[in-house]
Amino acid sequence: MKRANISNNVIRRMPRYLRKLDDLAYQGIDRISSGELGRQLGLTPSQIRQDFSCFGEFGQQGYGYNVQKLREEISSILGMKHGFSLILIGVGNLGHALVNNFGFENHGFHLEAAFDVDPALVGTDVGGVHVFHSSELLDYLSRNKVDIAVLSVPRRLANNMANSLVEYGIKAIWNFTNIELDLKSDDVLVENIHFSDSLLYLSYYLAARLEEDGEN
Amino acid sequence: MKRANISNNVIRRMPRYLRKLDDLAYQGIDRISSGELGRQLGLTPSQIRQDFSCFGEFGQQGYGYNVQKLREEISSILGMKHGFSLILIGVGNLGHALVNNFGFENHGFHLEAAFDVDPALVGTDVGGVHVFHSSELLDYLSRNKVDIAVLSVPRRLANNMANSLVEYGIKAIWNFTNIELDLKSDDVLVENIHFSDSLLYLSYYLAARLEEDGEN
DNA sequence: TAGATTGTTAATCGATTAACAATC
DNA sequence: TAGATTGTTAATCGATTAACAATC
Repeated sequence: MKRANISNNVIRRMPRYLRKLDDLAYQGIDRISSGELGRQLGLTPSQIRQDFSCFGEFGQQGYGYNVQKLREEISSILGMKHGFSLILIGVGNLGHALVNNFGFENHGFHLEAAFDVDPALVGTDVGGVHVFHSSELLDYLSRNKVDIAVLSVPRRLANNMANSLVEYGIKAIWNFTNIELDLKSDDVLVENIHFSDSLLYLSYYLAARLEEDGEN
Repeated sequence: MKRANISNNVIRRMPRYLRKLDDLAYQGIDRISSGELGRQLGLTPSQIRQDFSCFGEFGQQGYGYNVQKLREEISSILGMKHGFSLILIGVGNLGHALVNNFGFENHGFHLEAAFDVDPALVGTDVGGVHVFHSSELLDYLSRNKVDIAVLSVPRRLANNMANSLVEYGIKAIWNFTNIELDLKSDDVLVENIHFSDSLLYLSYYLAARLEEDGEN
């Protein structure tokens, strides 16, 4: 699969396409044109065709796209066929929410283990996932291949924990701690979920609307 | 404050500036140039000056920016001075995580109430926030001004709940349900936290790296 | 076949970067 | 004053949109 020089913007849209295609498949729809897809997603047909053409030719003139086939192409582009493995670091409320509600398996991932320091949690199973003591992290990682660490520890511990993970060989971190990780290594992928950035973005437009109304 | 024609990209960067400035203030740093800020954030000085100049003139030639002043300007731009009020819809693990760990007050927001249908939760306080039964929502909203509803109900309930909220007068939704809300009204602001989109974005680059390595 | 719709090339639009006069 | 750094205008770069030949 070709993956050269594809912009972030395109990659950010791919999961949205996937969700929409799942939805269409669920509705029993088996073909769709870029025009109709554009209408449903609020994008131009041009953009959609451009996006797909970064990765190959998935459609057919005069017909459009086969929903099931396109769904599989995109899921493959996004790496879902690799079945990446994850561990969860920090089993607080957010960790529990992720284990219980996110559905890693449904999204093509395998959550293999969890780590925490709380004696009430260590040794138990949470949503089918065993909770180890954080002190067993190094040992665990030396015996198991883990693709992604999900970081949901208290923020004051976040940066040290992240650097330990990197030291132990982790190459990708899904960061929920709402701080900017400062890592010693730079070949580690980090994807942040910054709740506050998201809420403030919403807040900006609320404020803008208020001030607009006030002025008129 | 001028807010005309400012691109999403700029707005998305503002909360990051704010976080960095908080950080700098915490470190006791009281002035910074666009050059240094750019180094620390991985942006060009030009971009930073362009971004700020969308909203006003916050710096001083030969000096740079006063951290505290800039921090306040940006927090005002993002609407934090309004002290927007929120209610939480759905007090599961994720809801608990938000109440207990997010720190709405620290970010300038007021979480006023929570709603759920679980009899074990209704009537209790969670992190200082009272949990009402969801059936009291309409009544509550008719008596209280609420700016934002935080939606963290199970996904099968999400769309109906969102439309009820809109019907009851809610104008902004912070959506954690990982589905695309299909709302009847179009003057409602929706900001999504799509966990799966974020994880798949990470997954893409992991896969890309694997395939690159495989080819060499 | 005629109509529909793709993939791709070219045109446009917008965002980022560079340059620099103004000035602290 | 000399050096630093802004705010802004102009230049560049990249992303989106439009157009259309190819073809199902």
